[in-house]
Amino acid sequence: MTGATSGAPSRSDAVRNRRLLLDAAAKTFAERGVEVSIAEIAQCAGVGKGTVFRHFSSKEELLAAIMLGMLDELMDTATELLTADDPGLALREFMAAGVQLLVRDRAFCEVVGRPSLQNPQVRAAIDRLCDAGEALTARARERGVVRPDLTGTDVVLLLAGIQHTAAPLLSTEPQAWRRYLELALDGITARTGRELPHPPPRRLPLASPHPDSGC
Amino acid sequence: MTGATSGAPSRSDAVRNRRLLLDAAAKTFAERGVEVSIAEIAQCAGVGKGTVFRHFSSKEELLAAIMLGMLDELMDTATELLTADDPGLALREFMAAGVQLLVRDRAFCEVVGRPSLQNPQVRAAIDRLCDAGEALTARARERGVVRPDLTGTDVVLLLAGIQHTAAPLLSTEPQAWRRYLELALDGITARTGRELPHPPPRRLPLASPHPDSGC
DNA sequence: AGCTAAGCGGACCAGCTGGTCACCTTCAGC
DNA sequence: GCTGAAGGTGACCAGCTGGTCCGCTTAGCT
Repeated sequence: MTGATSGAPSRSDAVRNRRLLLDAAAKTFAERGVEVSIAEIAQCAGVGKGTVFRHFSSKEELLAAIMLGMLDELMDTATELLTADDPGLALREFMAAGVQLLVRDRAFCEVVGRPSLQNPQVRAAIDRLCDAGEALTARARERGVVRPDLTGTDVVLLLAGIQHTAAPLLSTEPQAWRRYLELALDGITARTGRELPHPPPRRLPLASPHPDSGC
Repeated sequence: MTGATSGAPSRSDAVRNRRLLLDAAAKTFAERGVEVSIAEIAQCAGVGKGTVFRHFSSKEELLAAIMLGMLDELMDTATELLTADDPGLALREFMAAGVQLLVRDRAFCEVVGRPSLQNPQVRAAIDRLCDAGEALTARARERGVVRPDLTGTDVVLLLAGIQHTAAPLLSTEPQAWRRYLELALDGITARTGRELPHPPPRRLPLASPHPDSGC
């Protein structure tokens, strides 16, 4: 075994380098997406490439470590909002927090949007987030502030959709996501009487085995 | 000059191979995104790799040829819908056509969503599409069937957002986009009285020069 | 049929990636 | 300060990519 997944290192220099590495990776992944090379992350952290693989056995593991941190952060927000007074406002704030996180981090968008990039831990964290989203949505539904056929999975999926809507504008209008969040909120609170045309998704599917073309 | 952009070939075998190539590329790009290799496209078409570069001077040019075809198709739909009786229904059908195109083609999503992948011709076609979207939206706005501060660029951006919302469900619920299209339609037709919180984007920005991290 | 230029194709190249490893440096306990 | 082990590192590797090139094939005119 070369790369060590084995817990936190003990030596002071190792602790420091691990911190530098996580910070550098978080920053570069956020700005450029999952495609940044390990070499670049190492350079950004001011360490050698070998050091990266000493701390994380693969690029995927490094990425997962950072994604899990962000998912946990959003999960904490959701948990806190579950005890808020106004369920409608709580749902809005959850969505705003989620979209903001997505807007700020390109790798985060790519990972949550593409099941094939998800390792089991990330996948589990996303599932937990959907559950939290469901709880928040249920409270809002009971109060009648959102349409009755809206689910938590709908809400979580919408976060990515809103981010993606505003994405092309990011460089010139970094706050444009607020416009589309509002549009989405108006959509999910609409009391049209009609049901939505497609049944709500019960669960996010696992990664499709292969998009393999039949050529 | 090796690769030839120079118009259509004259010899019958060349014409046939070009057709095979375009079909294979459209299929593989649609299924797997812009990252499919030229080698794979060539294999799928049943020709050698060199033949690809004889017909298209670069991968980007091949991709652009296909993307332009799809953009033109959507543009035709939009033009036709501009003369429809019901502007509200026309806008809905335009959006349905756009989302459907995006859902069926992964490369199309990637190209329209990321300015850095757009060559000038593709870019121009997207701009024209935004203009058509603006015309359709204007008609709907005048009839009061959509909120007064909705623009054509909003509508075009929403297409990508809706597709992205439904994307994780694609393998198990290929029609889920209809649900989120309806949600978006309810959002843009909502008569809340309030203005949306962020001013409408006037124009899609060009590719940002570099997401270059300051490391 | 014969000729010629257009077309074809796959070995090849440079450049990139994630990941490995043997050697060297440094921490920390004594 | 000595020492042993943990940590750091960059040359290196295999595998991939887009793109080139030149010898071979073939279409299509005469």
